[in-house]
Amino acid sequence: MAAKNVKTSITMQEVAERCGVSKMTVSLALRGDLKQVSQETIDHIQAVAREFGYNPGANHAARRLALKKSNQPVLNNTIGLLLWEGFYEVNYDQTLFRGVLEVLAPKYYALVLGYIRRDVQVEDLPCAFRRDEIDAFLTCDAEFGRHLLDEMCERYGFSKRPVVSMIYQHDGCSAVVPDHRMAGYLLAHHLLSLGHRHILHFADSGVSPFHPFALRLSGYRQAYQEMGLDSDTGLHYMHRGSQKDNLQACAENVLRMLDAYPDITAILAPYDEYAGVLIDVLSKHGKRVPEDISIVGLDDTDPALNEQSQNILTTVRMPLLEIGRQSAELLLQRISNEETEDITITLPVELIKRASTCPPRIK
Amino acid sequence: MAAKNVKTSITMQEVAERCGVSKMTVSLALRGDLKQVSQETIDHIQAVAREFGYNPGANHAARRLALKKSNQPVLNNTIGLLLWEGFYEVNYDQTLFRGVLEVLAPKYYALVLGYIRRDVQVEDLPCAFRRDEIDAFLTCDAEFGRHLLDEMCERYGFSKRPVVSMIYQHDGCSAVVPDHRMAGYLLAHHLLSLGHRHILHFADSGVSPFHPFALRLSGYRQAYQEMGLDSDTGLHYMHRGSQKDNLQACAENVLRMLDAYPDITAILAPYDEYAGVLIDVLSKHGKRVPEDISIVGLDDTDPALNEQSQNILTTVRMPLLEIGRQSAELLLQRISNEETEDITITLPVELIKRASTCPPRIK
DNA sequence: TTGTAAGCGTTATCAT
DNA sequence: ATGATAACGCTTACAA
Repeated sequence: MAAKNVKTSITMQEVAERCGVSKMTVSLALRGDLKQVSQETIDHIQAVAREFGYNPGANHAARRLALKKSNQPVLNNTIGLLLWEGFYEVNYDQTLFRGVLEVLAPKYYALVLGYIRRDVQVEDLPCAFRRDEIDAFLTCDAEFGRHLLDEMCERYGFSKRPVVSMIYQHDGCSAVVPDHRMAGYLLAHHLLSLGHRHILHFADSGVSPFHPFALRLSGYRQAYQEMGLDSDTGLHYMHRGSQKDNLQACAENVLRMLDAYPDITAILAPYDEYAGVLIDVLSKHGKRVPEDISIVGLDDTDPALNEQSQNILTTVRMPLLEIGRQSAELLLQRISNEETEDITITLPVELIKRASTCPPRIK
Repeated sequence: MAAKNVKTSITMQEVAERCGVSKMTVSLALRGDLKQVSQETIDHIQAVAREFGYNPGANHAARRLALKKSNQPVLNNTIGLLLWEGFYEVNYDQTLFRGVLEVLAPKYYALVLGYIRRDVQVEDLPCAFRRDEIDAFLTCDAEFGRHLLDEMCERYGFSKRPVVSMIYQHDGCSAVVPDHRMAGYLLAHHLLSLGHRHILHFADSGVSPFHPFALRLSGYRQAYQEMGLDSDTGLHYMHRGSQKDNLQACAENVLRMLDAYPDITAILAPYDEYAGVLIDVLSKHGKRVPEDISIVGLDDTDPALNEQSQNILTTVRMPLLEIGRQSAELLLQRISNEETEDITITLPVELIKRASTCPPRIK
């Protein structure tokens, strides 16, 4: 007479009773373990389970718990993303994200978003991370991301999961990156071909040889070399301001730099938006682009519009959508193929010539 | 001498041994149950747990399993999204999604994306759905989404979770919607004020009174009424083609309609992109917009550009970003406040006058 | 206020 | 090839 007050999900036990076998047999049969159960039994039990409405997912928690004993990592169909804070407001990050979504969304993966910020600690990571529910991670900041995840695994005794890095290459991660060196080469070569010799460029200090800045710089140098020019005298270095907010202030520093070094006739901006602000600030100070100074951007994510709403920015296009897509594909591969080596995929970039560059003015 | 081969996560049992209490006390203390454990004990145990590196998340699976007995739904910090297929390619959906992200991403919720398509069955739902791991759902198609989720709960014996619907209102869901009626009113009123009397509009047949089409239509009618005009003779109905692909074909049907009813001088397009295609097709057939015919869009998501790259489309702007944000906020509320009633939030819309409308030509 | 026992649904181990 | 038993780590119910 004890009526169940709440209908709950079907268990293996119930399927077993229905079939007149033990729940152990059901467990093995549902996993299709041919070594331990006969094909006949498997077929029968699977049919009954289906008809009965058994839902293998419903008790995933029990499965996870049981599997702890044998220390087997369990797949949860969940992927962790470590993205820059506010990624949904930035063209660059949005495009990467969209590429990732295009691949993962149709596969019904759960996506857990974590933010990359310098002050993030292990405790601040999304709770799904700390539950060890993530099958693999995708990060846009390989160095910091890898560090954070390693610390988490260490602290909580988790086994390591595959990590794929977008844009940056780093030890211990697979990566999908644009050809940073080629990007630098194409831009510098373009400016040198136009006749520019003294060019301003930007960098951060103390970066690893695989950092985009370092790779780009080696591309610049190669372009000089190939033309028989000395890059040490031609390339004028400037530290990129680290704050995105005071782009304006950075641009004014550039103005001073240009006044101090009147030989400079072209600028390799660190990214498109930076180039756009430079164009604005320079024109407000009476320097026309490109007549007085040529400027190139990087990424082809943010246009620099003239009065006719046309994008005038000469730049290198990064295959961001494709990087997002291939990163996700690579991640899925890494999840299914247990023990493979980390690999790096480099995707080609393309010079987009527009109207922000022209031959230098003869002085 | 039995060295553990693999370091695994700390359990309550280990914390209990360290403190010299039972694991039961640890369980109660970590949850801060003041009715059963003294403050003193709680503080001590919590301190030891923290120092010891106990991670409450690490054994979430065990917690879920244990809680099944008492049939308590467990929160997983996971939200299910039911979006239109390919949402990342459509301005409209993208904007909604971005609003949702802005709110949920900083809270580190796991997002599970499911697609809305007519042929989706319960079995096709993301496996996180079928694991009953979703705290609440956000859907952009309340009718179908609700139906699908109800069927899932029924089939698998899950308890129902809160559902928030975006754009559409529906029984059994909270909702955040734009003021569809007002949108219709503003557009019709705008056209009538310019002097148009015979206006073409679009609809789907057999929709509920809360469907956007129905609400918009009542807005159109109100505009006619307020001016003392008869909407039955003024409004010319046309069935909206259901396929997004053959917008071109739909537009050609409109051409025929206009030839058949030469009184018609204005069109209330069902959405911006539709309006854009109409403008193209009409102009290719020698009808200029707005000189020969006025056209208004809806949503303000897709511009109709002229040769000068200016958006000429008069339309009503939907607060999509805000709908996304507030839907997510509402969802979070519904997760924390157990038993509250469903509510609907209606957000204001705004008429954006541009150059695709003008007074009708005197015949 | 604290401890003991039982059970959530699964899987691994060992027996048959 | 199949079954019995003991975990996995937690929580509720009840006993002390």
